[in-house]
Amino acid sequence: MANSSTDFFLKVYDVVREIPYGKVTTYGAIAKAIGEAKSARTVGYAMNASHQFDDIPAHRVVNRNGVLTGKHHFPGTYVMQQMLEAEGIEVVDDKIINFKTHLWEPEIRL
DNA sequence: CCAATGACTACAA
DNA sequence: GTTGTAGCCATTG
Repeated sequence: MANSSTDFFLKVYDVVREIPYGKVTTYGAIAKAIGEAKSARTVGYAMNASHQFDDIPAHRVVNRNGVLTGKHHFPGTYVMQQMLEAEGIEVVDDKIINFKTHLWEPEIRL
């Protein structure tokens, strides 16, 4: 409870849950939104643990290049891509087309 | 406690 | 635009 590490995870999940349908965001944006801009890497780690939750759209989180770097952590090979395509996002070569157009930036939380 | 790992990012060449 | 290096921080061994 309220351990500093757990708190970080909860903050990440809180932001990821707010990603609107058909939109995506980056690890850095999430880290920045929770006031841990330098912990972008740890955000990805939190995503790895998000598999135990069913309300964390981790497929909407990509790196700053719009590349599905985390697709290897999904059960299937193209699961993440199919999920994005199901939301109207074009994905080619593990990369989001018009990434900037689908990009959604979370609000800064203090 | 120390070393290694990783779903990242920024900067230099 | 691509490639390499460094910084960052929570988790694991």
